[in-house]
Amino acid sequence: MAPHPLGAPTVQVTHETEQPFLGALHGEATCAASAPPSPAHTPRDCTETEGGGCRVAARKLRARRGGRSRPKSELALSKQRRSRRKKANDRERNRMHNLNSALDALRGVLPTFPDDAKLTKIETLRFAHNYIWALTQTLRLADHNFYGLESPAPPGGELGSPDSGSSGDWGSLYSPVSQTGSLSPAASLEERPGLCAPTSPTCLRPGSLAFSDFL
DNA sequence: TAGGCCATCTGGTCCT
DNA sequence: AGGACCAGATGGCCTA
Repeated sequence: MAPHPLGAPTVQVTHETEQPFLGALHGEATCAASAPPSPAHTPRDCTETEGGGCRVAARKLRARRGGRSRPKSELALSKQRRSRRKKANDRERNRMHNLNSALDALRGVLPTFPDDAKLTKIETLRFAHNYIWALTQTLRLADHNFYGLESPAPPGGELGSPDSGSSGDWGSLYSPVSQTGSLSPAASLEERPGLCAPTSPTCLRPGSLAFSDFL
């Protein structure tokens, strides 16, 4: 990979792991029949310590582990586990490669200056978000001009900005730092000299229009 | 050397 | 049962 040319942006990725509780499926954590619980996944552990919850969980656990099927030798089991793991690793690697390919494709349509500057993953996502927002604003303004309407552009008005919190789920992409306003996604890009964010009024890419040109 | 970014491995969970 | 998805852990590489 291309290392970050100018140091890392001062943003942090926070994992919002607030997944809805999906029910006691395994019962590893609080039920007797258990494998060592993963330290990473406690939120999904079984909390139904009373009633039938654990019995159901234990039954499912038994089923998952082969149930009444013919017992295999330790060697065969070990071989099978290794084989499955290896296949899973291959799939996972492939999946990540696909993800990176998509990210590269996204980088390819984003205007950066210099052209060979490579955005990091998080920068690419934030940049794309801002870029789409800027293009949307451009289209709206163009429409207003075409029909002779006045551009309302109220302060903090209906349109909002990527940083205004009106961006729905995308808001979760922003680090707490940027959400507090001290570091917008655009600003994070501007911290890297030579890299331009499309929403930056001070950034003009050769051969393209700065966002400020549309305002 | 510390810190950031990344690729990979791994185990858990959900879905088909 | 097997695949997809997810998040934590780990180690390598690079830069300030």
